[in-house]
Amino acid sequence: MGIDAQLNKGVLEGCVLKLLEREFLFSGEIVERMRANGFADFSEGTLYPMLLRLEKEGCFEIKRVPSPNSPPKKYYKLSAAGRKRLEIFTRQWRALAQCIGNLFSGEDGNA
Amino acid sequence: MGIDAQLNKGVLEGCVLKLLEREFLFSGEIVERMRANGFADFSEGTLYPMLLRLEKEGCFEIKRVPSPNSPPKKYYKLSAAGRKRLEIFTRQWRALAQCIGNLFSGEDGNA
DNA sequence: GTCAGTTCCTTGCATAACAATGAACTAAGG
DNA sequence: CCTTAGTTCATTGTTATGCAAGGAACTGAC
Repeated sequence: MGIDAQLNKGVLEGCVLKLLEREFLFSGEIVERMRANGFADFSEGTLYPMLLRLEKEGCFEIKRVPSPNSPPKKYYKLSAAGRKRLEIFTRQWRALAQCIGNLFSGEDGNA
Repeated sequence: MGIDAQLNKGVLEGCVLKLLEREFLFSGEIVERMRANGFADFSEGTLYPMLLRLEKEGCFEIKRVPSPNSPPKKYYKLSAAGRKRLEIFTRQWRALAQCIGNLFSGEDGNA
């Protein structure tokens, strides 16, 4: 099996999933949290397609809340499917981090 | 600045650069080492475009060695530019790993 | 009804990962 | 000399993420 190569690209998705594990958040809050956590350039152009993709796969519980100065805000939180996906990401990330850790600290990749 | 988003895709490249830091290796050996290090599905279809890309950017010192049963083997090892690129990757990887580490262990991303 | 502010969404481009395929070089056998 | 087999090198095309840019929709103020 090895590392799912898709993981190489899916890091941002994994982090967003993590943010929505226990809390309802809407887009503005997600962007804010991501930036505060070191993903300084994280943008809505990345977020919205991601949210729609995950929504289509049933990863969210969604709540629409009227807003005083805008269209209703769309709040997201993980569903059971979403938690499963987060779990898979977490496993994959640990595996990847270990592979790279091995390669970079010590034996230079010799078997 | 934050994390270079390109890093999300460039993990395999970083690992290949690491393998070639101090040693001349040709394609077959690179694939073998990558697989032995946990990237079990690593393939030549990924490797060759990567090597050509990096070669164009001057990241390699290259040695061609005749082979008894094939076209001459092409051995790669990092040039000064290659080592610089590896260094950048290493920094970026550490930053990314720390961001994710923060997010996943403990405070759930609250600021 | 128009305007400003905020939120939501779509479109299009760049690039890495990867499968699939083919070209090039050598040695061996007919 | 031609073909075949084995190995290495390279190209093409598809898919998916990241992201910039731009647009649509809803609300309150004037």
